[in-house]
Amino acid sequence: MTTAKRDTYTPETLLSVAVQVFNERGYDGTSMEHLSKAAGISKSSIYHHVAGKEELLRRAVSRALDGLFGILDEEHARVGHAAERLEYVVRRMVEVLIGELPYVTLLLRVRGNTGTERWALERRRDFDHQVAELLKAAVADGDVRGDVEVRLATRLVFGMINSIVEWYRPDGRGMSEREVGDAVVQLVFSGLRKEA
Amino acid sequence: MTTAKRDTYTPETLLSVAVQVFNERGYDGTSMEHLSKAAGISKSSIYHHVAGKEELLRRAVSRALDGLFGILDEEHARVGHAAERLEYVVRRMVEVLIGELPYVTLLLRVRGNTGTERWALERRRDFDHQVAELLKAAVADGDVRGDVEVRLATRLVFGMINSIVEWYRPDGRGMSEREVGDAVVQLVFSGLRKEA
DNA sequence: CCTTGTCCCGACCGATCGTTCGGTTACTCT
DNA sequence: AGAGTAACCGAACGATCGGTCGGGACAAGG
Repeated sequence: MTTAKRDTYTPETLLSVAVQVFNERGYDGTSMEHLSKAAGISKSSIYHHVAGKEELLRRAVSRALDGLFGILDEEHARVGHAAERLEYVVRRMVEVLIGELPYVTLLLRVRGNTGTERWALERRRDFDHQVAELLKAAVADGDVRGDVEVRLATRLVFGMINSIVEWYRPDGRGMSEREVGDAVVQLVFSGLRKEA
Repeated sequence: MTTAKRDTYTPETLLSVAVQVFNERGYDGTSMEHLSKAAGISKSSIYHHVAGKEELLRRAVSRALDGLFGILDEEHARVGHAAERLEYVVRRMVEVLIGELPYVTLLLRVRGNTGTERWALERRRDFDHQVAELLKAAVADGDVRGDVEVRLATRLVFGMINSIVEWYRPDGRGMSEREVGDAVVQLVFSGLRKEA
């Protein structure tokens, strides 16, 4: 028992409740009243743990962004052939999306109404650009088709991967993270058509 | 001049303004005050044209759903080999997404907080299921790989196509609808890998 | 001229928004 | 037992929410 000492809320445990409600109702569609009902404490008590609604959003998207940018620091994403690094990043993105599902879900739905949201959008663009560079290098190596524009292809691949948050649910007998990762890699690199 | 007679708002012209604001700020993040500023008329005047905020949402998602379901009624989507019908539907989905971009964008962001939103989600599921059946038939014909589960593949393909609303902008020298359609069909059926 | 109906407005409604505040409970440490 | 403090609460804040209301401006038709 390293952490179990008090059965009261910490900023972290409160965050996990809040993010779940945010994802169900949308950030703007969630009131502090909704959060207090879901957490089982009064509205004013929430302010004992966090500064306000927007801090909860900031903590959540930060966690998601840290997970995604962490991929790019891993060895397999930095050394080797571009095509293999790209495949590694794609597979790891699936793992992070599923591992940090509620946080990444919230990140991907941010619209840009507040300063926090605009900051999140900017960091997302950074990440996308870095993956696009990887794809561009793979094209230059001749390992990836060049007849589809790099930015367009990147966006479509991101669209496929990011859509996981719209339907993946970790409940018991669903599909495994490995199964989804395999499917994404197969479709991204080989498509639907039957191969030899 | 078939329609030009008064330069005042109709429910349709007001809708196009409202949908644009909804997409920028999110439906829940948009107040009637925001709409009145964007439309250039007072808040109360909006109620002369439409019953309320939710009717604007209903009109918008209806238009998007009509466009999508219309695809399935077209001849090329009903007769022929399943694989070819699937490719036709994929290409037409791209056309409808781009042609009705703001309306489809709004549809794809609906969360399910109100009755109207839940109805929209249900109709979307109907559409997805019908396309999944098409994919299943193509697998049975041996034209599409069977090593990726049909429901999983359908979701990933929808994810790629639907992501178009997140980045496609029709401004002047962007890419053409045809270009995007070609790229999607190439990636969906053949993937990123270089082919012969 | 006057009516009729469309289009629009400012003022206002009760409800709810995110947040603050003063005070109470309950646990920890000595 | 008593002090200190972390956790919590109900009540209330000003602002804003979606929506209502009575009436004014204006054009068309007689």
